[in-house]
Amino acid sequence: MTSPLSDHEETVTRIGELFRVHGYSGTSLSQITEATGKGKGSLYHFFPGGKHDMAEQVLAQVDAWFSQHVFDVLNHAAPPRDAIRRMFAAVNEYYRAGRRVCLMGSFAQESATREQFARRINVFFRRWIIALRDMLRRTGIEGGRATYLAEDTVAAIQGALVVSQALETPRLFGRMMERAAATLLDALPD
Amino acid sequence: MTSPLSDHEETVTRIGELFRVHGYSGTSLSQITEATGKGKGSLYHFFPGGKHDMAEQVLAQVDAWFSQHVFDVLNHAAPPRDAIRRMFAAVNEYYRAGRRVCLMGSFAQESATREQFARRINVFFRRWIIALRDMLRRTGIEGGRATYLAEDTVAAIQGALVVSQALETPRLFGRMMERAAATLLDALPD
DNA sequence: GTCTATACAGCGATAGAC
DNA sequence: GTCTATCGCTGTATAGAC
Repeated sequence: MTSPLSDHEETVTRIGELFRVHGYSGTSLSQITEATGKGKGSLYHFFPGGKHDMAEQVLAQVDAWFSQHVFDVLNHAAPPRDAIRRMFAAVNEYYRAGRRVCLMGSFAQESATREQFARRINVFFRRWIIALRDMLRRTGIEGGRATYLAEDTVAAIQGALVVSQALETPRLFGRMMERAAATLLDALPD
Repeated sequence: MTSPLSDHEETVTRIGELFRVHGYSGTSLSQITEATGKGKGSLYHFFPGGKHDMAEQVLAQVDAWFSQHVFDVLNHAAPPRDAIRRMFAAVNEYYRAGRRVCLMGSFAQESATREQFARRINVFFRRWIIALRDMLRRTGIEGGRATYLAEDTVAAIQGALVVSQALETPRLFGRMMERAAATLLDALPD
């Protein structure tokens, strides 16, 4: 299912984890050299644009993971109940049951950082909502209602991450995700 | 309704706005001196603990605003429909219809920053959820259901902030808040 | 590709005059 | 209380050898 990471992908992943902990501006190149084992020479070879370039590649990697495990599943998985179940399973896996920060959401919550990566963040959430909305419409749910179900579900996931991390009650995330899944499943036509 | 801000409160507010834009670690003391008009001497006089102290006072100010305009309303406003309506009005005002970042949420989304201010962030969300839950229970809603309605509503607000800012579609926030309010009002016993 | 050395601006914080 | 000056350090980024 998951192909082994190349050395470069592994480096990008580690940089992403630093951004999750310290934020974009709070992460220093010396932390990055330490966590990746790459010297500055190597880093600037693979990321010619420096720190900004690193974040771009990190966000691209996040986007690629969600494309494969969430968006494509919504777009192609046959039975709607399966698609919903698989989306929440992927979300739960990716966010480590609420213990892992969403980089797209975290970057979006700092205006200056958001502006630097606006396109990627915008496209990520747009694709997610549209994939979910279109899947719901294919079940026969009316267009407007499908749109707001999709918007509210994605927002519920992001909000659950914020609140469960703020309260330091990791179990909370799973319970909130069960409710969000149930809301979607209840909305499906019989 | 809102008493005029003292000079110190005004300074704290301006520092908060910088944190909203640049994040905690992304905000520098030179930006703070520029935005507040106070030199470093003055700043360290009012904030002996430096930047950490500034953030503590900013978060305390946020907490005080919500205590007055949200938590107290939920705890004391007589008719439940009024309390709900006033909570969403306050939220909409405070977050400037989705254009303003939630500092508690933003800090919570960076592990290192969250750890520095964990208690305040934790207490803020806990008080909000409990005030909402208890208000719902007083209407006769069963305890467990009141708890998850409260959790989901606060998460819906935080998620709506993340998504509406990410999509740069400010109108979206208002629509999501209308739906969250409707969900709560529908849950009230007749 | 990776290393060492280095540029130089900016960081948070402090000291001491007034 | 507020100012100016300055501390020691770290920040991102670059240069050039190998």
